[in-house]
Amino acid sequence: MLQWDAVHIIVADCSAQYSGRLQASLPSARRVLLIKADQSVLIFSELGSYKPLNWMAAPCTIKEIAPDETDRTDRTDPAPVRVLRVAADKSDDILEIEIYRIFSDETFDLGIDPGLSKDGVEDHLQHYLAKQIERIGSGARLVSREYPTPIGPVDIMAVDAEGNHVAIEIKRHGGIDGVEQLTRYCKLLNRDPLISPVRGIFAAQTITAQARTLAQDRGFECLILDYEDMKGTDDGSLRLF
Amino acid sequence: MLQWDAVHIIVADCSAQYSGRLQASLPSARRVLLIKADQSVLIFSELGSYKPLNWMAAPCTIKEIAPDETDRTDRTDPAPVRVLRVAADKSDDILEIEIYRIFSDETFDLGIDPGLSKDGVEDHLQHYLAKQIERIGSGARLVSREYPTPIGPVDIMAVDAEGNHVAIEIKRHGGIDGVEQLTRYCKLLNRDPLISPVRGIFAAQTITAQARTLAQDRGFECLILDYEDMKGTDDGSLRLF
DNA sequence: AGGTGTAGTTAGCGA
DNA sequence: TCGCTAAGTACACCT
Repeated sequence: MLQWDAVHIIVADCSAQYSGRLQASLPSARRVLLIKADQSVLIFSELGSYKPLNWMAAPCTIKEIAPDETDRTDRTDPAPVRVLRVAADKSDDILEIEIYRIFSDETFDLGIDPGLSKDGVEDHLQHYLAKQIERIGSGARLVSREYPTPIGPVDIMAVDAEGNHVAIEIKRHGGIDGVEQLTRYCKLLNRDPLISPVRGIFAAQTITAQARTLAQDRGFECLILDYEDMKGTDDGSLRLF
Repeated sequence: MLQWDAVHIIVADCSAQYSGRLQASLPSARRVLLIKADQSVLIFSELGSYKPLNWMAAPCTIKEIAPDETDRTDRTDPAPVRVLRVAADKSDDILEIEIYRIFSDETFDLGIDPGLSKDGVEDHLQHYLAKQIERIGSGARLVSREYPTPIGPVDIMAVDAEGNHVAIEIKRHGGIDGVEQLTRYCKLLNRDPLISPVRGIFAAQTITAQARTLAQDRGFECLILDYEDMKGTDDGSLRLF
């Protein structure tokens, strides 16, 4: 039987049906089933990337039911040897797995996992650009990172050499949505006579052509961020050509 | 050794380091390693949902290296018994896994997977609303689904009883981004004197309060779609109260 | 708990 | 291939 303080690894010929936000059916084939201690279930095959073909996320409850209690009347597969009905606790999502032949069934207690520590995403770009704010123009000064507005924080707020406010939206990869975000911020900030006029800068490691066009149409500048270059300049001494 | 026409399932104490778009380090703990035939690697623990703690997507190449050839100088863990260096083929992403103790190491040939068939997503909402276009107002007529524009297809284009064009953006769950999308379409369509003025309708099964406010501020109507009701009316005979 | 924004997003479709 | 959009997105953060 299944045991709930451990992970189960099952290799079997199986089919699966998911019913919830959508219907998804998986014909019979040889697959890897991973059943975690929280009763979440993942079904893998050689297909796809890290995403399972089908799954049920925790919190959920697994019930092993008798093979002849299944709902399916359109039976074409041979009779399953085991049937698992996995039901989500907080919705009526159901994943039903029919197992026809088991090649391996192992159980392991993995214990506590210390978890993953990440380092170096958009936050780093923001960090470096804040420290090297003259990348937006000589004489620029930093006002603040995560400058608060009623509709969310502006990534970087600065003042240029002429004393104009500059709102900077930073993305790793700049798309249209980022330009829209910057537009909302600038529109709102420009209503405030104390800081208007506000220049907008769209800064990213890469910017799509469409986003660049949209940004320029909205009167924003685009700034390509070279992560390695910024990292190399991290002592604070900005190369001024 | 590892064999590349099959899936490997390894349960082991291991640590891992990913270096690529970000750095991510995983301290030593007992985990499940799934190595697929395409050499992609997934590392699972009890943590998280269906997403692995760490992984390398195909195409990539696994190289088993001698434990003393590792780069790491800040060694605090005991010497690993095996070290796998997984390098992405098309970038310099690297996932390095150090294995300290192996509890299970199995290999299976899963064969071809017929894949998943899905049924019932946003596409279905679009399908039903197109067939039941009078849900947006009595006398409305369908122009087309996926009405093409230079900035992407409008989900549904229709004409109302007064002969005005109506652009409909459909979402399963309506958020601010959907309203922005509809805004872009309407703005562009209204530049065309042949179809201007264009009404905008934001249609979704659920709409967030913020999105509803924004939509109304932009002059759009909001339409809540009842999937079950639409499905039940699928014979084409629309209930007209 | 719900909304918003990011993701080593992934996946799918169309130009 | 590039670009855009949806995803049973997951996940973190904030209100």
